[in-house]
Amino acid sequence: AMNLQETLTDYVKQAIKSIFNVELDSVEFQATRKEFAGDITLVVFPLLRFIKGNPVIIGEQIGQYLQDNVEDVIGFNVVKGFLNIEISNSHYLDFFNKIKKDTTFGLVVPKQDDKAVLVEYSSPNTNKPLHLGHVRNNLLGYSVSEIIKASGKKVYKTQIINDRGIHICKSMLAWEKFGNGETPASTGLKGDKLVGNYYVKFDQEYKKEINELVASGQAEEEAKKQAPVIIEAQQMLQKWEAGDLETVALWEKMNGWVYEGFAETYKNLGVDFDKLYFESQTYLLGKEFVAEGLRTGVFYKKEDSSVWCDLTADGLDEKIVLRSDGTAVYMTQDIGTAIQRAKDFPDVSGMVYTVGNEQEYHFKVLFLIIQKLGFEWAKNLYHLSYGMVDLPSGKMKSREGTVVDADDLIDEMAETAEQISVELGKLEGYSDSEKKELYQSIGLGALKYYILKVDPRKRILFDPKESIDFQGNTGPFIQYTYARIQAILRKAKTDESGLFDVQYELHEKEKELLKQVQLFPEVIQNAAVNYSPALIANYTYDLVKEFNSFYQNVSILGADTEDEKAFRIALSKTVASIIKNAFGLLGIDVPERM
RNA sequence: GGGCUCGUAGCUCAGCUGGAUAGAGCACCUCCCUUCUAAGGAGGCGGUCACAGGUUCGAAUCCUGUCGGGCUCACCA
Repeated sequence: AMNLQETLTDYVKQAIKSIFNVELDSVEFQATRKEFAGDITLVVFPLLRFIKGNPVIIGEQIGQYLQDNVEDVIGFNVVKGFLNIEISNSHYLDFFNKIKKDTTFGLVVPKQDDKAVLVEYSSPNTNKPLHLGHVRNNLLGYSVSEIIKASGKKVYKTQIINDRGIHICKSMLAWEKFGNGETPASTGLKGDKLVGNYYVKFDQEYKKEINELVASGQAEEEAKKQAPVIIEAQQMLQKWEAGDLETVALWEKMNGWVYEGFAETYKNLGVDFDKLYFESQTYLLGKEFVAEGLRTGVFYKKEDSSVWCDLTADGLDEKIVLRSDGTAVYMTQDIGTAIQRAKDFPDVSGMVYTVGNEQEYHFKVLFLIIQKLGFEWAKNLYHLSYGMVDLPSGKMKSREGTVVDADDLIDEMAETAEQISVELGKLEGYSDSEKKELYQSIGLGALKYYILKVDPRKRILFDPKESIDFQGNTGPFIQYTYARIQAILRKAKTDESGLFDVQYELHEKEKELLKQVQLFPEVIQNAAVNYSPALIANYTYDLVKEFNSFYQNVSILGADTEDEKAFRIALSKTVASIIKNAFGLLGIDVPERM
């Protein structure tokens, strides 16, 4: 079905052909600004390139043609070079009658045999708990996945867990050496927290040893290399790589604790994954392809037998893909992981990597290398790069204790939501567990919306002292509007299932709302193309503002006629449905009451 | 130094492929709860869109340069 703009485009082209005998490829429309009469505006200026004359007169001529030939065009006016076109109420009513029963309006269901997109996000290290930076990553990755899905593509959500390496060995060593057999069960701590504590413990002991060595006259650089704990940690890594049973068992045990902790955080955040990849299982794969690339001449070997890829012809540098001792680097593993994924999911035609912007160069190189290796899906790799989350004091640093922990943050948000709710006192009759759930979804709503409404590329300044707002352009404000509509629907007795007659006289605010509603499918497509949850968030806010303005000016349940009442209830219902779906794409719950 | 990126109201941010008098929220000031949930609504205050050039009917948006912030150019991940 053609939408209004497409229909008008055809007619405008037709008008220009018949009046000026000129054929155009495209014409430009925009929404009419509120201070002018009309609903959609044709910008005449670009036409002057092809048609000589006064823009006002050209506008008048085209406007007249449209009014004479297009049923839905009931009037027009020209201001400077802008042809404002008035659209009939019946057009909006027809549209509304078509979509009012459709609770999935705007969402496109992927076809069974369509190509899929793989989205990677989260991808943490296993030596410490998730923090605010991971929260942004998770929210972005999850939301973008949902948006792409809603735009009509199949999506696989994955992550690559960095489960091996010196970092986890540090925690393991500290647990063995400085602990007394503590477990999550014995301490009541979340597994990732416990392991994280030992990582900190390691760092403390390491620093102590360095200081001692420096005090005894050693240079600091040398002391960092010679401190006994770091040497022990390195030995542990070697034992792990050699497959030492005891070391591997400890590694499995402690990583297991971490995964349990992560699972809880993911559950609280409301994110999920279709398949997990572990670096320990894929890092060897990359080596095969490095060998393959060496054979085909994509890579070359230096004298010290390290392997490189020369990207100078592409304006980049040389990049190492295998160490001189034959061990894998970060790049090696990422090559292997990508290829493994393409094997696991043969229907995947593109991959999205949700990773911070400090790794832009890495991904530029990775994508180029995969292309050179000759994989056809390599041209559809995309680095969804986002800015850091900074504190007023600067970067988050675990050593300085300025890291904002994900679990703590979620809890604090829920507490704030509770405080505000209790003050407002609207939750009589709710059980404690229902209330708790509600505070959680409001608190998370505030947090998620706060993070997702800003352009991913921009860095976010987060001040823990200033709590995230619950008023204005926020998640709770939009949730609240949804809850209010639900209250109206609960009280409404009118049956609004019938079709609305074209004679129905649309209130100005109702028309504005319908225009906003009409945009939803386009916004989803746009957000999918731009990987931008912010577009969904800001659209939803505009819709809600429009609804609130409507709601304040007209009575819904106290409408003059049954017809009017039914229409307004149906419109409210549609707005609520869009809020729910839009927030679903952002991973935010909408409570029935708050 | 090279590359990428950001700079819009006191603060946090919108502003789609160039379009009309640059928009919201917070904060501050006025009003509106006997009315479907006031986490709301109506209005006021607040701007040299970092700066300077250029492209054109028209620039916050595109190009060049300057200044300022961030990231990055590892046999770390």
